[in-house]
Amino acid sequence: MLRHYDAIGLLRPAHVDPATGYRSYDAGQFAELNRIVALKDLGFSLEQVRTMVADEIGPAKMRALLTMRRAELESTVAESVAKLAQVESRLRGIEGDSPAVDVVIKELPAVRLVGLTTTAESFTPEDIGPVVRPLCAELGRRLPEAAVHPAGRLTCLYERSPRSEDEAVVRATVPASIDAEGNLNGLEVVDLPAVRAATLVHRGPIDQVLPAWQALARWIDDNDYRSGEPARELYLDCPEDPAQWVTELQEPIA
Amino acid sequence: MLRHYDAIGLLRPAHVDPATGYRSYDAGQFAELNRIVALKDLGFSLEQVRTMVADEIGPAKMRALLTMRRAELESTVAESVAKLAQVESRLRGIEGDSPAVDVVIKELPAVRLVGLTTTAESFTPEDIGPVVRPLCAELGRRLPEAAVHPAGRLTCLYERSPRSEDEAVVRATVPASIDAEGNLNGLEVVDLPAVRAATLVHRGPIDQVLPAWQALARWIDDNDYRSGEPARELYLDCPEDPAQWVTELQEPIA
DNA sequence: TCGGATTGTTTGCAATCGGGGACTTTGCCA
DNA sequence: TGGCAAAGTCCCCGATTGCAAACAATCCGA
Repeated sequence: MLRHYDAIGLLRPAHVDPATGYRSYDAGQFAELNRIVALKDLGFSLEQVRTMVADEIGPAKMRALLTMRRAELESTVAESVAKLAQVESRLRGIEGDSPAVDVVIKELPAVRLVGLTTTAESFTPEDIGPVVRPLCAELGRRLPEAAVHPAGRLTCLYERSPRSEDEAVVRATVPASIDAEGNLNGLEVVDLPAVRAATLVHRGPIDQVLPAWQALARWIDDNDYRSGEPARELYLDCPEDPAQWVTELQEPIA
Repeated sequence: MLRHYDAIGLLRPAHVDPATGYRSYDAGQFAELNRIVALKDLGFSLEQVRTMVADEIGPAKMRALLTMRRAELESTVAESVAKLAQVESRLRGIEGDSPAVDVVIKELPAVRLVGLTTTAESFTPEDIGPVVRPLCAELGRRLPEAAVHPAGRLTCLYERSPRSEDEAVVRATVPASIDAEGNLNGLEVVDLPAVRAATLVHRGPIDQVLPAWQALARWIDDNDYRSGEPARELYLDCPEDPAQWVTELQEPIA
């Protein structure tokens, strides 16, 4: 450790024997080393410690550094506590024999989507399914007509209707980089802001997606997040065999 | 990231173009990647993640790993909270204009000491000082007589007397590797167990050591430790000029 | 003289990130 | 359909952090 500190110029020996290269330190340097170790143990990097001990920093600067470090430590604690909640949620999952769900939190960038909107009576698959399929088909027809080039995957958006608690607003969209909002053959432009979302990959038939949505909702609840809107369904791979479909579910969280 | 995972064999692309070397992944691997990221975000190392996803681990093993991880996270949280307390203690120190104290926690190994014991009326410097000085002088005379070779620095030990709350048991000792307890010219052998101690380096005259001891006690209190016994004073450098003395104070903590 | 301490140097750890130079693909315009 | 530029990808290498361990050589005390 002392060799390392010597090498990076943090604590040079008071005396180095020119013949043998042996380092010797005097008692005053023991106090200096103690200071270095004390600061390092607070979690400061050696680089920061160097500025503190070498530049004989003033109390104002010192307070700024300590305040910064406090904020870092607070976020470290929050992060660890969140991970702890996830680990415990997973442990409960194992005890209850429910299959593990691999939820990943990601930052979704802001995106402009183009598509069609309709409503469904409720969020149950029986009401959603018959509405979404023709909507997607219609979108598939209208996109070439409007000369819109999709810049990504087919994405369905779901949110609660402002009119009724049960009713669902359903959109079938694709990402597209459209500037003007001219004649788009009846297509709407939807701008989604950048959000943090909990995501889950579902493999299997799309009509069995409900349990996955429920698992995602449970996970969000378990980990003390609150869910936002709109929820998104991305169809990543849609081969002939519906059992091979791969869908990503994304639910904004706060 | 994907290149890295390919290199370490964690997630190999489903297909690599032999001509260009371009990697391609299929939709199923997206689910696998999600699983990897989910586990990694829990804080597992990639090595651990590999055993989990590659060896298709059973629920029992999985529970063991999660439990281990939970323990790690709990100690991380405890550690961060402790550091936070230290940072805040330092911030308070700056606000109150009290000089920063560079307390370092170390593990002290078990050690065998040889020396002399006496008592003092109280822990105040007026009572301690006149007792310690002659005791150390006497030790200096008796060590050569008993043919004991010191293996370290002069160390004073202080603890409360079992007879009275105020009374202090004072020892002047040096570390020595003595096997038998034969004739040691009246010297006692004291065995100290390995302990964790809060330590502080004091620079200056030994009769001004009291504020340093008080600062150390305050630090221990501030950081939610409890102090133990015996407290130790190590004289690291004792030149002619008493103002240049360097002393390390060590107080066991729990 | 022998064993232990110390020297400088090098490598390793974890999980990427970023730069450099060489290719490949994509998109757009004519 | 050709051509060209921009963007993406390839591999390799170096940097990050704070040491610890291994290595061969030297040095010191008993």
